[in-house]
Amino acid sequence: MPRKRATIREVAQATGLSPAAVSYALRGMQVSEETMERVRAAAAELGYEADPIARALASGRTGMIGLLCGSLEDLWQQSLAVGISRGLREKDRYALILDAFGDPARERALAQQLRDQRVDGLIVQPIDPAAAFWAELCESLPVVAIGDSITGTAGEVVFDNRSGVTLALEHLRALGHRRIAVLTSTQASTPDRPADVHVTAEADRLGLDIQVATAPLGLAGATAAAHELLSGDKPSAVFCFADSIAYGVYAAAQELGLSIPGDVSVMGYDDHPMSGLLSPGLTTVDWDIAGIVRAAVRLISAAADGGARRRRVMQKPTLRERGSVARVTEPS
Amino acid sequence: MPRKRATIREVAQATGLSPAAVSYALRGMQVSEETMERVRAAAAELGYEADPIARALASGRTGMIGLLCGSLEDLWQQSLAVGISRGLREKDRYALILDAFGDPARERALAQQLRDQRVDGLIVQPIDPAAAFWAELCESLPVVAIGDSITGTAGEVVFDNRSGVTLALEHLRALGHRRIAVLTSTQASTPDRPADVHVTAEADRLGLDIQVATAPLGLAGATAAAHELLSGDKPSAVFCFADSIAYGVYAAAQELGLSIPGDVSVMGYDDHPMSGLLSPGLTTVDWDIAGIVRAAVRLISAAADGGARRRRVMQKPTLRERGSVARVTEPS
DNA sequence: ACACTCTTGTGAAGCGGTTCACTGAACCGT
DNA sequence: ACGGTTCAGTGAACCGCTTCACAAGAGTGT
Repeated sequence: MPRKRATIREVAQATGLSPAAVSYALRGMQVSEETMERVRAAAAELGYEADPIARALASGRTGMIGLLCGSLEDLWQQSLAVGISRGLREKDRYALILDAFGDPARERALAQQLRDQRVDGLIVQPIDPAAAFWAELCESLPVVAIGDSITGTAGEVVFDNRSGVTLALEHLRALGHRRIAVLTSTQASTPDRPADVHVTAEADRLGLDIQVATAPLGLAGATAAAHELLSGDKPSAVFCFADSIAYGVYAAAQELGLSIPGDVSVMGYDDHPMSGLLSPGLTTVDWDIAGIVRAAVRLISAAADGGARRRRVMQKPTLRERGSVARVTEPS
Repeated sequence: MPRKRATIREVAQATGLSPAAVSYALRGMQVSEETMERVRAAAAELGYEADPIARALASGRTGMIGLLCGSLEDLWQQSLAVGISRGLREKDRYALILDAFGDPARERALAQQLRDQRVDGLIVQPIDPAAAFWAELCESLPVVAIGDSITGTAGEVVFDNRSGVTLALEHLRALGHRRIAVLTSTQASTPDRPADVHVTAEADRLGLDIQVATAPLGLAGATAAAHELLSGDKPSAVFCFADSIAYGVYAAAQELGLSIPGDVSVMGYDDHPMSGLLSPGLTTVDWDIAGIVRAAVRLISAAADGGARRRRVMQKPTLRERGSVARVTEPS
């Protein structure tokens, strides 16, 4: 059995100081340079390291940042989570990653559990940004929202979805598409997600014939939804609200023997690393995931460290044209 | 400002019991049915929920399972992490996911940090399964290893890499390949990873001409490595030690204008969901990720709950043939 | 020499639970 | 009626660290 870990009292004893002094010394406050050195030496000697749990209980701070994802089925959200986790590590913080499975009720429950865990801050990709509990939550800990805006957050990285949707739909329109299916994820149990609203507005403006369908989470779900969509009287293009969903369309097209973009054009929304590898490459709206990660990490770190300035970073999309959208020859 | 959370003492006061009794009651021990009900009611009334941090300090248990990944750059490991995280949630546990970035030193540091965090158990995909610190760690908390075997673990889900390698190399050989490049990840800072050893052994047995190269982590790294590999006197096939790496080969082939499998055959090792979507589909060795997730979650739950039986689950691979390996016509 | 502030360091009270050792009452067979 | 078990519940000591209020000594200006 490995020797029990050293406690702060043992270090105190070893240096002839009080535990309080040791506690201060190790955090570089209130003590002379000289004792600081002495304490450090003794701590190293004993292999002492402060117990994070006890520290958390006493100080109310944990060094952890909660990361609440809408659904990790989505590959892009996976990338985001990995990136954020990594970014936080560089700031000496852990990420506690939780997955709401696209379920708003679960999102609420998990958010509250994270608060109880005393995370120092919360990064969230809200499924239901309009839900009431966010306001309450924001009062008890710094929250950074990614994607959609939540009132009361300590910071936000919002996507200019209006521009993103415009970019996508104008591109499709420019190439002659008029009848377009929009495939969004079922995670919109909240039917009026801001992004979805933009779709109908823009479609109206551009005179497009839009048909919105939702796909269950995950590749299999997206494939099934796409299969159904493409089996009937199919549109000339499918605009997917996540590259992950577009992958499902590729799979369905394969099953049905349809060629992309010959028989149907596909447009994504994310730019996941894999999108460039498909053939044809997926034309998509690029949200600069690295920039989002950086911004989110910066915002939450600042907020958790007490820097209270409430900031909002607006993320602008760009069109990443590959080969999955073709020009329509005869009007559909 | 939201009212401070109720503490156990308030519940005690409300019910006229001692804090100890409340503590017992809420965990369903040592008290009569009747008081249990009373306590539950009062707790609900006050919105009381035990503080996880205080609980952890007092009891030494947190409900968290650490998940230490070799490198989350690898998409397959991402899937694994998400799956495990989800599986643990179903058992009322959190996963604390950490990423060693393919660095053995970091792996050691993180493992120790997780122990300090008082995780109830640790699931690890070891980068360096032979490292000495594992033994010590295994004594202070239950560890489940995935992939390679570690001595002293509470459970293991090991991959029969010998079979996996055999499957892959025999397949390539059967189709006429003799000169084969093996692309492994740089995460093998420990040069003699078990899996790598099998490669040379099997190559010998099958009379293959093997050339081993390592790729840096991530798609970009793999692409660069593959680019170099395919620029010179190229082999007839590339066997990648992860589907992620194979994706890099696809990218490099695209850059170089090489066709797969016309100019070069590619073989993966994982079966990531995206592998079926590429064209041609990636022929790979399938490790049944769902099964691995189930096994790992089962093992760690059992171990963390005190079920001390040390079990070892051997994962068998199957060949998933798609279209990225062609028959060689003239001997290379 | 005086009142004053600054710097270092101390003691003790928490943080919010869990758990161990123990007590009184009820129940048992005889 | 009596020792011996159970059962339900209590008190107090932790778990290991932080932090508040305060004290002793050193330094300062007049």
